[in-house]
Amino acid sequence: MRNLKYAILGLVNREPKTGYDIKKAFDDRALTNFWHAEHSQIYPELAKLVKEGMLNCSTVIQGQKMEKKLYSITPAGKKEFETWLEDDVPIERTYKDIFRLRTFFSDELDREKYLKLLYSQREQHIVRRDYLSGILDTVFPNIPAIGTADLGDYMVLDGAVSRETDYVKWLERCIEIFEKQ
Amino acid sequence: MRNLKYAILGLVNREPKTGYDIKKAFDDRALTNFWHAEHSQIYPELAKLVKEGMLNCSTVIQGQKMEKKLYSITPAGKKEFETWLEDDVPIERTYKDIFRLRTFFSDELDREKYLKLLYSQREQHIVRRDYLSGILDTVFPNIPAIGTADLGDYMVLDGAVSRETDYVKWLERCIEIFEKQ
DNA sequence: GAGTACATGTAATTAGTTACATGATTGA
DNA sequence: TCAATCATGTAACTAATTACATGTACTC
Repeated sequence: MRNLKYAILGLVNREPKTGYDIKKAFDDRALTNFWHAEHSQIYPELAKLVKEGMLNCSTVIQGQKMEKKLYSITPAGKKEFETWLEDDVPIERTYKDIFRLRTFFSDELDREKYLKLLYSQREQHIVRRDYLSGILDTVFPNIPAIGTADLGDYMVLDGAVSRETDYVKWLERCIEIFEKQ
Repeated sequence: MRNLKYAILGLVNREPKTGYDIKKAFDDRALTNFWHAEHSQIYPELAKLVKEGMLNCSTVIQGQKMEKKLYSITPAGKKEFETWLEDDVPIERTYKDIFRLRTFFSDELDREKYLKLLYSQREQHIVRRDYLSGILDTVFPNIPAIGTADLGDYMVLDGAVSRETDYVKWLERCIEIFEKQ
């Protein structure tokens, strides 16, 4: 499916970037919630995309002698990216989640031990929800205009806050079941 | 992290199973929403778990001569599984989602084309939500008792319905933004 | 007899993580 | 001068998917 390919093409399409820039983008608040890659996966993919004619690479000198490679998108790369972007694909069968896997088997665990896990997970998702929600409120007090990159940013952040909020509610329903008895 | 290992140990711990049974379990309504593996991943993992002393394997004859391998958990396997089960791990940084990735880059797409995608995704998530919700209502009219495997089943199904419901709501907020202008 | 489900494997490839490895720049 | 950040790569391994490959059992 080459999803990393398209994530990279999309980022470089916004503006030319180095591998390091791309890594930073994947670590960033909005994007890291639904996509991520390590630099060890990014650098080889960049080389591959140059070889495939999707990206151009130019070397820039930073300071005295540090070379950095700035990648920009080619017309072929842009076309490839846009074709991917409008592709209507089936939703994914599985959204893997290790805590849900534990929950599925939770009958094998003492009530107290499982409750401890539930509270810990809840706390962590609350922290993330509040963190993301804070960004949403401060960075985007208003909904950005259609056609801006900010709107994409806004929508995925809104989705992430919503997802975390729902996750916390689900955990609280689980907690309620175990606290009641 | 060997998550597949623990998913298999958990399933076999419930009762002895063949590789085929495990594959079916991964395809089933509740489990497939948050975990999945193909048989090409399952069979080698089963062999590995036998070698590691986590599972026992016995050959059973079905019909005239068809051999099937029935796996059961060893005491060591049970201990390993239970240790994993009570492990309090950090929540995952990234829940990968290709549609959210497309949304992040949606400024590069015509309003009509992106709206088409939004409606398609919405329809698909509604179908899944209603499917899962139907199972929840018919199979679990009441919340199962604590300590039963049914309760784990119920909780993850409830979580899946909730997740799909939230996803639909998020898509509808995105649609509203694009329909308004 | 035909089709579907049961049953088990391997091969080849792609995707992703962790570890190894190196060096320059910037700001306190 | 020290630490954090910038910057780029490879190696080894683990995880996952798709394709190849084969044969039996059951039900209509």
